[in-house]
Amino acid sequence: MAVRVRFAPSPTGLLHVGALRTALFDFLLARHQGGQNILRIEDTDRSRYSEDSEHEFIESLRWAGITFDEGPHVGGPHVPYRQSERATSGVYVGPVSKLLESGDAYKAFDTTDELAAMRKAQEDAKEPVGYFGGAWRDADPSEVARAEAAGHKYVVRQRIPRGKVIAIDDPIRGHVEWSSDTLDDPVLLKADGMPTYHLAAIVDDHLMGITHVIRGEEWLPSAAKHVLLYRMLGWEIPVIAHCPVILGKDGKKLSKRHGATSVLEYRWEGYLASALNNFIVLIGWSPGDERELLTEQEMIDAFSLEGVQPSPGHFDLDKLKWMSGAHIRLLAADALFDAVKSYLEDPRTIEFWDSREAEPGKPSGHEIAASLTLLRDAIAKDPEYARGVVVLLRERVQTLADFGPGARFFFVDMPEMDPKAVEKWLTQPHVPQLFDSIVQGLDPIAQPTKEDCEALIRGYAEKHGLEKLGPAVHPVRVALTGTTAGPGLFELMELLGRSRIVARLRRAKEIAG
RNA sequence: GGCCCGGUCGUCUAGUGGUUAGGAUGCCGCCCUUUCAAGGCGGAGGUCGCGGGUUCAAGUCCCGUCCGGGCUACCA
Repeated sequence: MAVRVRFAPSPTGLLHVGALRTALFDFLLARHQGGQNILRIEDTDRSRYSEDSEHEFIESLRWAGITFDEGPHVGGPHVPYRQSERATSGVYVGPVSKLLESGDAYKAFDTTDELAAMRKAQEDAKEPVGYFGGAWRDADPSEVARAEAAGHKYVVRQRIPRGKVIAIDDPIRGHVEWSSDTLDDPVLLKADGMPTYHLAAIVDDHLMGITHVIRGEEWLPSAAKHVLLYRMLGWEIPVIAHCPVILGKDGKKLSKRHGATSVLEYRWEGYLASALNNFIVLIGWSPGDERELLTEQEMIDAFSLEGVQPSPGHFDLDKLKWMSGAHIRLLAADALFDAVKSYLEDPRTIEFWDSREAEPGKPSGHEIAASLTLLRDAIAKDPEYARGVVVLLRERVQTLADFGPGARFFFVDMPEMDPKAVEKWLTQPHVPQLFDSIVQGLDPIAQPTKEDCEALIRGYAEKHGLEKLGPAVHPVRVALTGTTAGPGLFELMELLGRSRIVARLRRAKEIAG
């Protein structure tokens, strides 16, 4: 029987990296086993559901390259894939009546106030808190009939049996068991007629033929109730696996302080989806050998639930940055250029940087946005030139956004001068003469190659008895780029071309002189 | 309070009774070199949460303990 897994998020906000990992595990398991991956929207809490959020989830997942065989956006044999729609189409009424008839569930008419009072009393008495008996678990049928006839609102609760040991065999955590006496009676159907997660997830997983449930560890405590529900309904129990959480580097819950929390934010920051996936999947899972840089296919080939670690992992932004740079360097030149292009063509990239708060010691969001705009326009105007720039810069970027500031000097008429660099290299006495000699040397060469440029500068150094190339190279670099760091000078000169070089050397000579 | 889960360099991890506890990231150094990177090489960093036990031998098995986390909603 084919493996069928589902990612079943509740769209109430942004798609978090922890959720992305769960989705990735689902996807990898399905593809590894040649099964199906299903997206199901758990929106039974109508007060928290957001349509924007659902769209955001789907877009994030699409960007991440996580594909689904069935779902609200692609259809499939089990439509609808939104639980609210499934509720109105009545899929949960059958199981609820069955449970009611067999006595595995009962109607409870408690009011919110009554429940609160019960909880308070339990807390005060230091007793386990929950609906263990309540007023209605063992109520007389006539009393129930009377309450119902009076039109009182009720919920349907699951009747947890007493004195049983319930266990699951979780591929990630192994054997976990509970005494049913510690389990209270969960609400299955709310007073508004909507199912709770406990009911809806189990019914839908069964109806959709789900064989493996992968979910967050916050579900582990209620897994026993779910196992019981499957049994009460006479359904086969799928494999249930609980993933550990992802924490911030300081061990606290992942939050804004640790960097971005939503998947799309990483996109706008310029991370390749392949890098984010690779990084995320390695929190809590490893291929079992010493490989770390993995392609999607390699992840699929190596994935197994048993290889997932039960302990929580920490999100280390430094390692993500390294991995991001590594994935950029893994791309062939054309693929990289296309990635940069589509990154910049999405207007949200620039918007994102424009509205980003400044970090100390780094270019402001606004500056980055401006440099990215410059790159974007340069790609449109002269793709050949821009492509050369991107290729030249690939060794020194960590994200796609780094191409903006790095490439800036190629596209402005005159680069901004770093005062320290000017001070260090443009004030030396030989500089005006050095620049003159390069300008003169370039005169007969319409399109200087990097070899031409190297010959010119080496020639100058030799002629003037310089022991090292530095005193010739550095002033030229500052004149052409405005800074002391960057790509190889000769390569950069070839790309810049004669007229830009000459113009910049002349201007720098004025500054120097 | 009750129930459940977790605990190997700062971080991600390998490891399933016998290894000098391996790799990666980050940090430091060297090499390459026109700078910065990238790349190569090397270094520091772990009494495997702690305490007992079992065993010739324990990160690995058992017991206890501490710490961290989750759940304890008519949220998921």
